[in-house]
Amino acid sequence: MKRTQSHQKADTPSVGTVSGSDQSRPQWRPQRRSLKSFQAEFDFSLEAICTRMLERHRDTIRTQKPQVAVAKLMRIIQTTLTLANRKGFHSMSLRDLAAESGLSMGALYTYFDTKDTLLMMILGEVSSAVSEALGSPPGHLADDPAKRLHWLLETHVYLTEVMQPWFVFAYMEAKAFPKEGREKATRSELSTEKMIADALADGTDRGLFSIANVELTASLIKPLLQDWYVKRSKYRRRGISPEQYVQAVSEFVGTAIQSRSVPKAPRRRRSDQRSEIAAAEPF
Amino acid sequence: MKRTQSHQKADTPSVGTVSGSDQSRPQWRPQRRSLKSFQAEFDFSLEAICTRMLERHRDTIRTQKPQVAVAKLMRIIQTTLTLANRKGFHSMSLRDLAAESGLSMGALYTYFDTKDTLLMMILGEVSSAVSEALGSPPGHLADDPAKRLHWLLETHVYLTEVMQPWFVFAYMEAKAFPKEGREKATRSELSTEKMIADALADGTDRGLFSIANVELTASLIKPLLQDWYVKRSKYRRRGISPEQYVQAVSEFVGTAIQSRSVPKAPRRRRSDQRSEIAAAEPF
DNA sequence: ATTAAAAAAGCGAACGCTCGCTCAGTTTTT
DNA sequence: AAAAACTGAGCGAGCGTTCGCTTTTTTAAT
Repeated sequence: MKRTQSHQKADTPSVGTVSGSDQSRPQWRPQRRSLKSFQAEFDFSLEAICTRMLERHRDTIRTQKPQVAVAKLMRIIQTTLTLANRKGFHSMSLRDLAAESGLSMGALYTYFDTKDTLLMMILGEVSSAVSEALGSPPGHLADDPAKRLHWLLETHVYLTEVMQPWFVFAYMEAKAFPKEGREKATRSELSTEKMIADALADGTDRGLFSIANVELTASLIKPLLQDWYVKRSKYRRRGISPEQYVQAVSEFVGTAIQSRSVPKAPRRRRSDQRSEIAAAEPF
Repeated sequence: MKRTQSHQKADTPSVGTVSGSDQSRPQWRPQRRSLKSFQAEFDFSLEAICTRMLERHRDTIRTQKPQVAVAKLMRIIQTTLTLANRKGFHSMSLRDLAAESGLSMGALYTYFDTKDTLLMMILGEVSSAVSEALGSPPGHLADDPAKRLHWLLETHVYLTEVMQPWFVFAYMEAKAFPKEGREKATRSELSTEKMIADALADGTDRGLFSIANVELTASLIKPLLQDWYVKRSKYRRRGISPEQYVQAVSEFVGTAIQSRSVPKAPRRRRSDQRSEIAAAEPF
């Protein structure tokens, strides 16, 4: 798994390998996808999403020419995400939206029949993006829980990086969804957590991870992934790249769950061991 | 409203997170506060908060008799938190609030002059609760970063447990704050992160923790604390008590950051931990 | 190429409603 | 009877939504 690290010396004791077999295969390199390679794999550009959006709502969108429709949709959606993320979807009036996007009130209603419909259209793209990106992990990861977990973290970060405003929107407006949408959001969220929990459980069964409560641990990983898009500006301010964040979360999680069944360092006693706990030990 | 050093009170840790051996252990073990002991130390009941609120806004609240004012304030605030957390503060109309709280429109305006003022009053109590509870960690933790970190996690979880609707409110409505409030929220949030970072840096300096990037690690811990109140219902559904959550986060974080070059006291066997957690599940 | 009819796209004033907020009047407390 | 507390209809503003109308584009006959 991501224990071996490209730009650090190989014998760093700080990270124990997970299993003996890994140790005996020094040439193995984890395949790390970069943000770029993720973008090469999936097209989650505004234009691509709006194209899918148009297809999905051809019956309700009254504009005939696809080109025109997609172009307008892009303006509408872009503006909606900006305004809604700034002051909330409810506080964004359709007059705001019209003025900012350069369309008229009437024109807006060519694309949706209700403000709530607009909200649901956006949510729909978010949730379908999640299933597309996370839905089918590469088959060769099936037998490696650690890699699969890493792949999940990585893919989630990259996806939410590429569609950040969409995810913030879905996250913040979730409670205002017209029930159907709220359930959709809940379902989607739980399914992600389930994938994480499955990888954790699998790894625990194989003795790779040491996890007391798989479900609870999965619950702790989820907010780490959400923080990337919810607090995106904080990380931008600090100059953390998506790749770095993946690395940090991966290390953080990996160290926390790694199996300690194989001792890695001889335990030397020191005198002042009142400080033994570190937060690490169960108190 | 000062600290009462009554940690040693023999109230049973009702939740049963603690293994039986704990009670027989001498006091070198870190003192774990229970939620109950936290509540004994600070009074963050609705009534107490509304009393402070009244004092802070005596000039703008037109009701004369404190008793009456506090009682009404409690109804107003309680209802506001409920409605706002259900559908958002902006979507909650003052007519909703009046009807649900049993007051008239006019009566509401005895307590605030603007809907935004109501929002700011609530935010004010949240941020002052944060500084009261987290502002001055017990002095005897100054020399022990691990304990101090644990204390921070613990106190944060207990505080947000006791004031959960308040924190959800502040968290969700933050972006709609009238700038002054938004800055206040940001400042408060950053200061919490700073406290965590300080403990981490301290521990790293002393060789207790092994942390590549202290700031980034602190950034990863924060969302773990926020998840407790933002997704409170998820944890309730799964029967996780505040004490258990503290335990889980503490373990998770502790393992992730612990220095592996520094010897630790003998750890309990894995199976012990596992059964401890399992036994801790209330249902 | 010109042009006229038809179709599509675009527009924004107007409608009914709900909002935050006020205040003249009523009820309750002192 | 004075003071305090309380009331809810009413105000203007702004909301989501509609629709008769104008403008632009397409089509097709000349």
